[in-house]
Amino acid sequence: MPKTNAELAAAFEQTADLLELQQANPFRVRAYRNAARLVGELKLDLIAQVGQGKALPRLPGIGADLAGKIEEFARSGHLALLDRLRRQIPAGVAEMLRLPGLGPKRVRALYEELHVTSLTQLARAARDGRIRALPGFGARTEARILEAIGTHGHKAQRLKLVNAAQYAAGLVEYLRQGPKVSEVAAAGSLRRSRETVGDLDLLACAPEGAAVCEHLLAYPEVAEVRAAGNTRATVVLESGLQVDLRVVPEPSFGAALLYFTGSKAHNSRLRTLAIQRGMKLNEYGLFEGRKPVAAATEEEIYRRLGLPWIPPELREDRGEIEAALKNRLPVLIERADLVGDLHAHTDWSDGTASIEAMARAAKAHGLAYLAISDHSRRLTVAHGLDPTRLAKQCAEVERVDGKLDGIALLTGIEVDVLDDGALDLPDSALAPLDVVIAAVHSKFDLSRAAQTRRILAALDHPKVKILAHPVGRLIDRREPYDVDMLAVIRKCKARDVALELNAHPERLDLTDLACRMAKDEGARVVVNSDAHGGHEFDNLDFGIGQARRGWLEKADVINARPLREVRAWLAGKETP
DNA sequence: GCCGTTTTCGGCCCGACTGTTTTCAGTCG
Repeated sequence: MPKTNAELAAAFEQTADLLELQQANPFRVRAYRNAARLVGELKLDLIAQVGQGKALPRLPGIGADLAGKIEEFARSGHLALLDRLRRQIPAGVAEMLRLPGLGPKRVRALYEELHVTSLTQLARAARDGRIRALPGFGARTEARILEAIGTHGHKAQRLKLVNAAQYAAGLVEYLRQGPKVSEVAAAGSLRRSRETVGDLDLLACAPEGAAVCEHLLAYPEVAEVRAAGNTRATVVLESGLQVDLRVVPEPSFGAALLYFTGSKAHNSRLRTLAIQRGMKLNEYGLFEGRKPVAAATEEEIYRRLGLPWIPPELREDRGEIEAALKNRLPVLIERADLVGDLHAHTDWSDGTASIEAMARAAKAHGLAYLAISDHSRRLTVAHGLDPTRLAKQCAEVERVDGKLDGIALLTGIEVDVLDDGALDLPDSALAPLDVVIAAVHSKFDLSRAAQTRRILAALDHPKVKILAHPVGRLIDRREPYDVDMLAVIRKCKARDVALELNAHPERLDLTDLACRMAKDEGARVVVNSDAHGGHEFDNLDFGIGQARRGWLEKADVINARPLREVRAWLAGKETP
């Protein structure tokens, strides 16, 4: 069975865990972790590359040794080093590392002193009071371990971005009322517009940190206090969401915002860059010796490091620092660049609003054109359209279009892709439409080869101009289907079909990495709301966040273009 | 284990909080 980049990444990650337990050189451990991250995010299929006998490209952080391990894994499906480590350390020991509060040192002590090799044994040792007897451990630690085992496995998942944003809005508002607070900002993965958020990172400016931390502890939804000091506090809300607050004096706001926005990998690169330039970067500022040279704004700090300001969505150490050094950062698309939406539903299928209501809502959201694209007949649960109803709907769309000013309507359909890649409606029904969107809503579990074949076949239909939600995942609810994304993107490029970036907060599909892949391959993207009601045009904000994470610029996005150009593209006449 | 316009050897990001200490290690972000 051929392996994948993801499995290789997992093998490297596990190697790092086990090496750490053996107290190996921490920088060696870090090399494996960095490699795991790199491999996991790489679009190039390393396993296939080796399988085809091609040389590996030069990858940052991968030297001769790790390159050899990549080849070993690709050829044999194993890492001899990892196999050996697994024989030396029982699997349950590494699992203990997942418990909060337990790091490599303590796990090692538990294993060596108490011979604990599983969570079950660990719980027993805690209940017997044997853990507190170990040096460096106490009754508190013992109790926390027991509690952590109890909640292990059913702890809070990462929140969808839209929900995290809601929690953050309430907290930011509350913290603004705190003692002498001059500014509050949400940082962390929320500010980077990650599709899910693990915990909320909030930043406040105030002269007295301790008072603001206490103010947070008094927030009505606080269920547990994890830590509280003079400059930071960590609490858990009733919902299970962890909130980290950091309070800094005003002159350090930029440095703190930079630090607290992350990502950790991005920060780490910046600090290394600072050292190379004879400076030191921390959350209080950029320093030459003890003298602060920049602190108040992010722009200032980046500038003193020789970089243009880098938008938060790019701060993942995925090449943005190299691009910034060469002054080749993308000029990211913004919400204001979107002038239309090519995917929305109405009460003709599973939407909640009429054609006219949707049109008015789109206009109110600043859009100049909207494609009405309800489901096709195969999706019976959604009351999908057959050719007769579709024709009637088109007439109604045209009638409403004639009646409204300031918004142009296009006729369209989100047509199901059948099992064999054919479309759910006959060509005669599709021919008169402005926009045909192909969508997979069934048979999610086909093999990679079969699913890819099916989608490529649909993309060959001459009327198809958009591929809806290309990987079909629902965040936290349904895995993406297994498909050769690169092949799909290349087909889209060849046939001038746009890949949809579906802005629904549960989809955000394309993923950021797939988005970037599409851009690199020169394929077009369309950021669609997939709105099922008038308020859902708000979701375009999340779509834009994801597009920015995927390095998209205005020119990459079809609905950032005026209707005239979009019509030419839909008609198959090439646009610049 | 990686890497190089102060280096092919000797570095490798930085600070806060907790719990265990009685000056600090471990963990976390």
